[in-house]
Formats: sequence, structure tokens, C-alpha cells
Amino acid sequence: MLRLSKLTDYAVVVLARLEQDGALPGNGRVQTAPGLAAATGIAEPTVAKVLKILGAAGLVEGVRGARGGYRLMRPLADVPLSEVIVAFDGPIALTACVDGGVGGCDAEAICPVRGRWDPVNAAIRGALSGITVAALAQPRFPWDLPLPAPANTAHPVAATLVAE
Amino acid sequence: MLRLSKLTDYAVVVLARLEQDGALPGNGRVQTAPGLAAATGIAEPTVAKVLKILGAAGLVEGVRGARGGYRLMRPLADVPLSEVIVAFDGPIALTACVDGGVGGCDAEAICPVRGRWDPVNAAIRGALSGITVAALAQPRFPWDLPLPAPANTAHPVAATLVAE
DNA sequence: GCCAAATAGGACCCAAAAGGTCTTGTTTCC
DNA sequence: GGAAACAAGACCTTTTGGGTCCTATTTGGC
Repeated sequence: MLRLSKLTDYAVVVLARLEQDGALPGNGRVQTAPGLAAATGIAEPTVAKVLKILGAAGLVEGVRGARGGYRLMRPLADVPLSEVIVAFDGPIALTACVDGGVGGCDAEAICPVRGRWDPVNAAIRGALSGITVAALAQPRFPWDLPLPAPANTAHPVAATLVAE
Repeated sequence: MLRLSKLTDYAVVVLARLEQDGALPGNGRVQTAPGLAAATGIAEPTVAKVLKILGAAGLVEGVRGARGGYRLMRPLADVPLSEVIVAFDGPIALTACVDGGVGGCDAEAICPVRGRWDPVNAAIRGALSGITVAALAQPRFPWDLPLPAPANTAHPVAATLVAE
């Protein structure tokens, strides 16, 4: 349905809560999975699963043992939304037969749209790379956002497309 | 998985084939569902289903009876990709709790990203509205594309994002 | 007037994927 | 040594999409 998984949505909420609680790199603060579950209203096993995936993606760091917990590895202003989506939903591609894939489609010889989806996928990727998780979580007004670090083209793009 | 349904993919192929066969408004030419199935390699019942949905969306017109068939109602250069996606996948929205939806999420009171997904969805919609079905089907080189009618910003956007 | 061809519309079944929960193991602090 | 918390994986349940089939209706040709 062109929807991303619920876990991705939960992940954004959890990440926002971690930053709100000050569980950032540098200081020693961490936040436990049960604590995040209580704060966000998401079931605790689900929060644990989300944090594990975020840890594997390098977005959070787990501290084991008593008084352990999780902390962010980067401020959310440096985390593009696409990175979270890729961690939970896999590579961003709208169709299977894209990005140079050769096998799998038995109508390849007569398919008139072969390879044509690539710009579409690139457009989606770009749009999602240009929005940081911080932009979803904190500010009250989108025009107050700091521009993301890698691509300064991101913001004008979003602004243009919103006016669709 | 941030994928659109296979039916949407089939729809683009079928639409492209219809235009290729000259089943356009104005002239009397139509193309039958079995004929399209043979030409595209897609199973005939599936093609029939795709055509029914396209007909309900106002993209193709069915002519009943013997020597009947389907024809396009608009040239594909006037059909934004988003229109096809909406017909098969429903409204383009990455999450459930967007666009002013109030009920359904029991953590609404404490959710820090409430309403924040809207610009993201708008960006995706805009990107998909700026690409026509004709752009996916016919040209050999993307820089030869005619600019879509409603929004001339579409092409620069895609070009920028491809360079991500 | 009858038959064949083709769309219209819906119901139905199957398979795959996602969501969520649980269990076990490991680490660290008190 | 015990408790608290993360780490990793297996498992089950539910939902959704994909695909097929059936019946009704319409129209052209004989």
C-alpha cells in the first residue's frame, strides 16, 4: 500500500524520545527499553525489538548490564529519514525489477518499462534522504529546520513538492 | 516494504501497450484483454483485473460486446504516475496516523511525531505527480522527456535527486 | 432471432509477509 | 552471588495482497 512498516514508525518515536531524554553520545545518560515503552506507549517487547534493529543499523548503542540502556550514537539532526527506513524496510525501491536487476521477470524481452523506474526510485530516495529524523520529532514549524549536512538541495525540493 | 503492488506495475505495462497499439481516444481502435495479455506476457485474468481497475479510475474506457475492447481516455503524457498508484494502492501516505487522522492511535497524547509525517507524504506525492506514465514507457533517454503539464518543477527535481 | 465474443462486477481461496511475543544467553553493577 | 538489563533468535498469529473463477450484460455477425 505504499506504506512503511509500523516498526519504522515506532523507531522514529523511540528515537525522538531518546533525544528528548538526553540519552546522547558524550554524556553518560542512557534510557532503558522498559522506560521507553512506558514513555511512548508502545509495548515493551516491541520497543526492545526496535532498539535491537536500530543498534544493528548503528543508530543507537546498547549498554549492557545493570543500569544499562540505550543511547543515540548521533544527534537526530544528522540522521536522514531514509537511513531509518532502510534499516527496517530494506532498500528503497518501488518495484522488484529495478536498479539493473536482470533475472526474475520472464517478460523482460517485451517489457516496455524495463529500467524506467530507476528515476522514480531515485526521486523517492532523495526526498527521504533530505528529511532528518529531527525534523519529524522536534520543531513546531518546519521552516525553522536546520538544513541537513550532506545535501543542501534537500530543503528546496521538499518545499517545492509540498506546494503540489 | 515501501513497495507498490504488482498490479500497479502491470498497469503501467498495460497502459504503455495500449498507447503503443494506438488504442487512443478519437480513433475507433480498441485492444482486447486477451490480446494485451499475449502482448505483455501477463496472465489474462490479471490483465482483465487491471483493466477493470483502470476503468474505474477513469484511465481507460471499455467497449462491450463483440469486437469490443479497451482504449485509453487520455494520452499517457497527461497521466501522472501518482494517479495510477492511487488507483491500485490507495492514498499515498507512508503512515496511518497522518493527514489529520485523529482516532486509531492510543498513544496520541504523548506521541512526539504527531502530524509531522505530513510534509514527508507531500514530498512523495509531489515526486510521483511530477512523473507521467509516458515518461516510464516510451522514451529511450530521460532527458528527451516533455515536461509534464501541471508542474514544471518535476523534471529538475528528479534530476537533482538522481545525483544524490 | 440466435449465437459468439467480449467487458463488468463480484466472490473466493491461497500464499507470503509482517507484527508481535516468548525463551534463552550474556554482561554488568550492587 | 543475585538482580537488572541488553543480545539474539525462534515461533506463532494475523493481515494483506495476488490470483482465479463465476455470473451477468452487452453487442456484432450469421
